[in-house]
Amino acid sequence: MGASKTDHFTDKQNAIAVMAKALGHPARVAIIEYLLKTDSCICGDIVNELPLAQPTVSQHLKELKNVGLIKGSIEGNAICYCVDEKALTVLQKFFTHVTTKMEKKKNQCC
Amino acid sequence: MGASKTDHFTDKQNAIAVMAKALGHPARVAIIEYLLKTDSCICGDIVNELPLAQPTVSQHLKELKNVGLIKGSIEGNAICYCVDEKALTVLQKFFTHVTTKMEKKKNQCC
DNA sequence: AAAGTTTATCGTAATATTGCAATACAATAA
DNA sequence: TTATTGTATTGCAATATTACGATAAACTTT
Repeated sequence: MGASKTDHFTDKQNAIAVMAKALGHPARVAIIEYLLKTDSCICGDIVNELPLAQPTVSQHLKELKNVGLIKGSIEGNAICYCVDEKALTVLQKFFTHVTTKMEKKKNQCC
Repeated sequence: MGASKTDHFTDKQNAIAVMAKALGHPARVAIIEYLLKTDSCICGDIVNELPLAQPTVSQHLKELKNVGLIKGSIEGNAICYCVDEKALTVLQKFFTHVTTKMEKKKNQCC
C-alpha cells in the first residue's frame, strides 16, 4: 500500500487532508510564513531563506502550488510566488469551526 | 532520503508541520470530525464509522495521539478517544494569524 | 477458568516522500 | 549568438506511509 483510500471520504475531508498534508513539512510552513512576511516573493529569495538545495525548494513550491496554497506568476526572468487567499481561508474556517464545536461540547468525556 | 530536515526550522514551524501532517489523511480528518459530532467516543464506533480495517484505524488513532491532537482514556473494556482542545487551538490560531496577515497585505503582487 | 469483546502490535507488501546532483529549460544580458 | 541568471525536471537512494491479516494483550462476562 502507501496510497490513501480517498474514495470513501467526503470531498471536503479530502480537500482538507490534501492541504493539511501540503503543510505537513516544516519547509512548506516556512515558505508560507516567508511569503506573508516579506514583500518580495521571488523564488530565488525563498531558496536563499531555506536551508535546502534549490531543486528541493522547487519541489516544495510545486507541491504547494499543486494543492492551490500558493500561486506563481512569471516576473521577467524570475518567478513570483504568493499565497492563495482562498485556499488558506478554507483551512482557517475549518479549524475555527472545529474549535467552536469543541467549546460547545466542553469535555463531555475524557 | 525520506526524512525531513527538521533541525533547520523553528520549533513552531515544526510543531505546525507535525500536526498538519497528522491531518494530512482524510481518515484522520474524518476521525476528528466524528469525535466532534458524536457524544460517544469509543474506539469501536470509530472503526465502524470508517471504511478501513480495525488495525488501520488503530494506527491512525495512534498517530493522532502521538501528535497530541486526540487523547484516549480507558473506559472499562473499551477506550474513549477525544479531541485535545489545546492542540487544535494552536492550529486554529496559526491559520487565523495567516489569514489576518493576508488581509493586511492585500495582493501586493501576483 | 474459559470464552467473548475490544484494542494494540507485528510483519509485510505496495506506494509515497524527501533530498540532492546533474541537467535541462527559459529569459535576459553582453 | 553566446554567456549568464533563475527555475524546473530527471534520476536515484534513503526513508516513511498506508493498509491489512494474523496475532497478542487486556478487560468482562459467564
